[in-house]
Amino acid sequence: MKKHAGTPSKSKKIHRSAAKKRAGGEPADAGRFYYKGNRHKQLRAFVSVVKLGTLTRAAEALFLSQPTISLQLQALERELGVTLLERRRRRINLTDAGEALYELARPLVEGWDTLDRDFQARVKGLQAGRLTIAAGTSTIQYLLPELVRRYRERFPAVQLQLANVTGKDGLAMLRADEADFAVGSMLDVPNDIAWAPVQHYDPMLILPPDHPLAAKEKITLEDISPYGLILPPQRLSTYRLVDLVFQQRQMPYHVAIEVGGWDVIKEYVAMGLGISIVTGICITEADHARLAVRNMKQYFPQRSYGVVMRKGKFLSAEARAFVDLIRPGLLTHRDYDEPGHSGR
Amino acid sequence: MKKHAGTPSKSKKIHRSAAKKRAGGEPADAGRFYYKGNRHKQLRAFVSVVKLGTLTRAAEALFLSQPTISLQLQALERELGVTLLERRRRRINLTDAGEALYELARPLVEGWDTLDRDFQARVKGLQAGRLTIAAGTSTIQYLLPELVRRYRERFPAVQLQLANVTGKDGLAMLRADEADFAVGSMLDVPNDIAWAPVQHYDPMLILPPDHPLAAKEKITLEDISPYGLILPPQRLSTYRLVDLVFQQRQMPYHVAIEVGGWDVIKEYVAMGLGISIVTGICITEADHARLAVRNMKQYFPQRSYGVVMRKGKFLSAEARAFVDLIRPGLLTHRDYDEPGHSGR
DNA sequence: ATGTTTCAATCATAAATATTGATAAATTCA
DNA sequence: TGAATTTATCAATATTTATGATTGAAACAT
Repeated sequence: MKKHAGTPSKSKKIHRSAAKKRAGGEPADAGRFYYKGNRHKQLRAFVSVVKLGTLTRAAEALFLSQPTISLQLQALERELGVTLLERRRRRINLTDAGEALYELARPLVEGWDTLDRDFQARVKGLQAGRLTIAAGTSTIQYLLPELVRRYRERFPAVQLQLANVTGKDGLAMLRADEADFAVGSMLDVPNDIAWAPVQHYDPMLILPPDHPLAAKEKITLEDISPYGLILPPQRLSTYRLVDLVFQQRQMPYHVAIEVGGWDVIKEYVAMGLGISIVTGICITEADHARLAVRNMKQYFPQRSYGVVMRKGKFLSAEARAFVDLIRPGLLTHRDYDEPGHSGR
Repeated sequence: MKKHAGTPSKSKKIHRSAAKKRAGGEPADAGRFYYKGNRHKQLRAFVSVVKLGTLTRAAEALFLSQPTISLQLQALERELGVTLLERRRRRINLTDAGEALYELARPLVEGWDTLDRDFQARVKGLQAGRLTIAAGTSTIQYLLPELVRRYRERFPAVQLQLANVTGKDGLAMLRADEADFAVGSMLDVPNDIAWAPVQHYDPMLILPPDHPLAAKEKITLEDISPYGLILPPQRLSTYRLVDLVFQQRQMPYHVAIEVGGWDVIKEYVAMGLGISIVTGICITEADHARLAVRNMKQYFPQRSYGVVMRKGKFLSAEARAFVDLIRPGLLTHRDYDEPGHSGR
């Protein structure tokens, strides 16, 4: 191999490589980046060392011998001209430069590591694997079915587990690595959690079609106030939200029935047992036949549903494929469109 | 080199690599990914070929000979087990699989290509280079100064060019590659442009302190209607926005003075020549002394300011460093925080 | 302290791999 | 058809990468 970095060539190229033909075209911008050695392997070693704490363990993880890692690190430091690790004590220590490099390199290395599987997934579909998604009942019932259908169509070999959990349990599953990610609504986002809202739904007032209020076009909070509400259990966010809004407006209200499950609530409302405020997510076309529906977005905030992940967790190919169905641009990045305003 | 991929080792390892020590620990999850050959170089070749259209040109760009590229491509296709390119005619053609791979690989290859420079930038600061940002006057005057200060502090060697342009010209500069990116507000985003809003400002009504309306706490559109407005030129979005809102509400209004520059407008208002509706961006602390200010967000939409880029363009290290100042997570990705709601 | 264990660095050597020049074959263009 | 351009093939060679053996240091246990 000619040392092609820096010294394009000596002999008159037959395969006209680089050196030639740099006259009429663009201002010699190409070839700005030479690749010394194999930065790729070096950085994989580096990232692995940082993750695992010692060269020896990194070597194990990468199926290499320890001297290899040592040499790669040295080459990396030499070529970058900085010290990355303090090899003090029994555990390595990142220098500031090392910290910076790790931050830059980790996503690349990880992206690289999963590229093959990602690609096979795209081309042939995933051949095996399992995906666990944590989600609330309403999400599973109304938001996910279509996505699950498309996912199963594309990746029939993947075992799909939908864990029906409420907020707290969902977060616990994420933290315990028992779920790849969660889908749902979040009122407040903990520090270690990343939330990417995708779908937005307006709050809806539902009433029996023969209810006195159903005649009115615009229904205000005052109008609602006298009637008994059917709401989900207090621990769920919808209840808390409704309560909050009425409290803030100092409007009296009373809960006639407290019962779990949007279907049940809709059924009860249709039967004339009360009225309710639900998220737009659970209003289907069919419901308009048996229920009167009014948008309440001027009084209650929108509910946003989205993907919930543990920060820093690297998603499996299976998980990434699903997230990509939910929202194409989210993981590939390079798509800076304004989020929000998708549903509604 | 022992074929370390797949066949961990034959002899009893001294440097205890992979094979050993897989008993008590985790369930042999490590080492799921082997690296055949040098996928890295193969993919760089592939991406380059796709970009440049022929193997020969790709070889030039990478300072390699043409056979090298040919072989790398073949190895890639063989190892992935798919055909990526149709080598028909004089120009290569991507297969579907090739398309998919290109999409997955390009960000990685590009990230890789600039990693070294990015790193040097982080560690030593950028040693040279030039950065051209297109922005409107108000952006340059109110939004950018602090950012520019911080950028110059960190990267004093970079030549910073701020092109003071209005919307159309800014887009033209982006498309002509005369600007690295633009910063500003966008009402509608063309298809080839990516916009990432970062800062959001409420619309503000400004009046002279002794104006009759200044006594009122809540000021409505009706209140404003009789008074003469001072607005920026019609071609600017603020004018169009104000006009639109009054039109929609079928509210009469009249423009007393049309004049460019927020500073001038503020000055005129302070002098009692009229009232105006401006973006919150240009209201500083000092202005509260000479102007009465009212938030008009219930009538006029928020204005969002953000980073405008040409889709697909890969930013220079200089540009990335700046964007990173504007909004840390935007480019590094891996940070799925809800955008929006930052300013105000 | 002293012996043991764990870890990283060094080095010569072995092996894999990448790159190349030469050349052939195919395609496009005039 | 002939010139030009492009890709594929191949054997030879240059280069990189990985390894085993070994050493010296630090941490740990007693």
